[in-house]
Amino acid sequence: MPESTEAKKVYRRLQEEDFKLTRQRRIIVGTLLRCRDTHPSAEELHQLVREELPEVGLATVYRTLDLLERLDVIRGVNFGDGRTRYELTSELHQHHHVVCGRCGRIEEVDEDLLGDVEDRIAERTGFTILDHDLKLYGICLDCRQTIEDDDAGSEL
Amino acid sequence: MPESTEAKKVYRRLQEEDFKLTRQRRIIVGTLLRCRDTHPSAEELHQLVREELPEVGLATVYRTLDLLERLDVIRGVNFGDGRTRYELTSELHQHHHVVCGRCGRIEEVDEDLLGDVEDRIAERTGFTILDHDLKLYGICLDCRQTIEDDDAGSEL
DNA sequence: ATTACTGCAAAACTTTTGCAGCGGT
DNA sequence: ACCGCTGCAAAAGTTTTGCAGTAAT
Repeated sequence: MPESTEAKKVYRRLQEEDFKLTRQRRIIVGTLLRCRDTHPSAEELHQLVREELPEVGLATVYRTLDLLERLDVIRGVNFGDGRTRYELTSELHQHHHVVCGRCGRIEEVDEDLLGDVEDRIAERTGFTILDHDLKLYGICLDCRQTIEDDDAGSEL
Repeated sequence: MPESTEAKKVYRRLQEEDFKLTRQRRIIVGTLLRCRDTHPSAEELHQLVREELPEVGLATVYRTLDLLERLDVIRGVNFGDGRTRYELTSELHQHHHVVCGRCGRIEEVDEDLLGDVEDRIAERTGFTILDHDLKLYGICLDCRQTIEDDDAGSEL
């Protein structure tokens, strides 16, 4: 697996800030880039990383996630399932999350429609708004289909 | 402390659903109503409840929170500080949270401006949207004042 | 060579669970 | 009197930390 330009950008970022570029960090960054659409938790990421380098410890994954978060490469998001999940900040030009309450699938919606909402709230509260986080909860198309099929079955 | 009509409404709710109205549950409900604007965590709530009835166990608090959440009396919210905080659902006609990243203060904004955003996202993703959660992160007025004062001091 | 980084194990912290006894109904 | 609820303590799950050894610069 050749290393992407994106990975190299992160490596450079680490070195600029005088952090060492270890094998573990390279693999963790690579894995995060490869999982860009799955929002992995620390534990899930750890499993994937171990496929490539089995002796990596979970603590290293946590420490690296912490580091990458401080470098603003990734960002922790909480979907209320008891663990922090991570996404690349480069993805978030500005997007929202749509979570299916049945199967847990998370989709992203690239669109920022919240500019004027922010302005209005800033005015009303006196806060300086720096960021926002919008999650929408519902049922995805597949699950709705399944539910409807089940209903049809039980109605006979 | 006389029991509010609101508390009584919750008690009735519990009994309708065949749950027993224990002293612990009454006190927990009362405390939640009294803390409506603080978004307490289970542990914080437990401390407050113990002021009134010291032998209440933390597990009971968790179990009661769980029950009240299932009865849709309260709702867990995650502000990313590692513990679940709770708010009354009666408060959420539809509101958003504004969190100060410096002092942690949470303010609520009562206004729902997201109807058409929801519609657009439903159309685009195929999801049936049932609910949403908008958090805004920034710096509150007091903290900005403090920061500016500090800056002024260090500039001399 | 230096010293940041790692793996492991232990600790810390939030939340859940098992069980014997208590208390609403 | 029944059986749901409670307190306690133990367990479970996620994240953090201490430390001795390893590896990047």
